[in-house]
Amino acid sequence: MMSSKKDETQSKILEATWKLLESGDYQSVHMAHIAKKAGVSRQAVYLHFKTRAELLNATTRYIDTVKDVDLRFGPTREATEGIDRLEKFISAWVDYIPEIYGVARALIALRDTDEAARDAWDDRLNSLKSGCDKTIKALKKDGELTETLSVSKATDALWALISIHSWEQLVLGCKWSQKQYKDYLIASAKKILVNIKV
Amino acid sequence: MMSSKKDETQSKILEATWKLLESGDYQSVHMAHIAKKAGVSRQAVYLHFKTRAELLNATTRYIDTVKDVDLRFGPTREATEGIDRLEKFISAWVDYIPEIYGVARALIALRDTDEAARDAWDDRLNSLKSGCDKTIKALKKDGELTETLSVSKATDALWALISIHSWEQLVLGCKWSQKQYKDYLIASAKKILVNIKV
DNA sequence: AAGTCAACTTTACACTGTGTAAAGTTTTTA
DNA sequence: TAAAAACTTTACACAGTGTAAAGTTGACTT
Repeated sequence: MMSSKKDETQSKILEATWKLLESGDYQSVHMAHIAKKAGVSRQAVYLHFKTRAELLNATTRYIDTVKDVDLRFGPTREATEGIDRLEKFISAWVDYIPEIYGVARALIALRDTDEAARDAWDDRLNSLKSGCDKTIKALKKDGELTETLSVSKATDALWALISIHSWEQLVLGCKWSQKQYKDYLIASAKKILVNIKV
Repeated sequence: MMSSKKDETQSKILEATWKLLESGDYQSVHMAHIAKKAGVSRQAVYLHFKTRAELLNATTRYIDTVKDVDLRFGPTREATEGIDRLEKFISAWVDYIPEIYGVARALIALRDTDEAARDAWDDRLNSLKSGCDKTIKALKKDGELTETLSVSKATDALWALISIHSWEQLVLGCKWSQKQYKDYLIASAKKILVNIKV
């Protein structure tokens, strides 16, 4: 095959980057370290990716492919009842966060200096927001959305509530368990978004 | 006076750092630039602040002094009734955010690449958290804290709820007005944290 | 089987930013 | 007016990004 060697090296670099990002030690995710971990020379990395920003971007795309993101949110879309859907949506998202956190963190870090990284990150945020939108609309349809918030405002509110920053602060910062965080988030989302019935 | 000159130089450095942080160009907040802006040599900066971390830390403290933070939170501390205190605390904090956002954003941006800035930022976060703690304890004292959360968990939750990231996302990102945000935050905090009475 | 080409390695360098060191100058204070 | 403190200048060590260029390897052509 024409470029099997090239593809192989590229994969090794992407895998190495992924592993380093996941390690949580963001300072260690530099070109020399990535190259070493991938078992190639530092210059080989530059042959495949012009800059560090480009490499990190490529890594997020690579991870999405490998993790098959769409598959995870299947149960969410299948839930027909509003509150059930809200719970499943939050649950799926909270489960997904730890898996992408390393990369997310790196992208957030690059966001300010690198336009490409910012676009990549904004893309992800918008896709999450459209998930929020569908969830809120399902609530609304069932007449279970609180009367104090419009669909638009409720979408924004849910989006902010489930942000990675919040997870970072409570799970990583305050040492909440994944379960504690999920339960808290679902309970809070219901209190804030769901209409109280008599 | 023994050290009037020293104090003067120190102030010039702190002012220069502040201005650079506020400029929004986080990349430009490095020692050489700060020195130039302050009109002193780069080494003079190191005479006053051992590391960049220390300087950024000192700058946030300096800003607090100039802005007279304690004064703002006076009404909060004077509120004796739990729920009243919660409202006043959130209100004072939300009013304060826009004033410090420039510096906050810079510190958050620098936090990822720079251990220096992270320490400075963590200091600020911890001081906010202790405010949350007092607020939650006042709620608890009045028997108005929800039974589903411990004091510790409720403190963490309030802290996450009022985070700058959340403000950034909703006010700057989703174009909520300052009033909308404040009202939403107070209403949500009550729903999440306050015991529902019969 | 020899040649070519792409992928990769090695070495070296330019550049930016942090922090240290030391010698020299100015300003303050005693 | 002499000592001490504050500040300047110059120079260096170190880490990380990105560039440049010459050399190596292996696979695919002809």
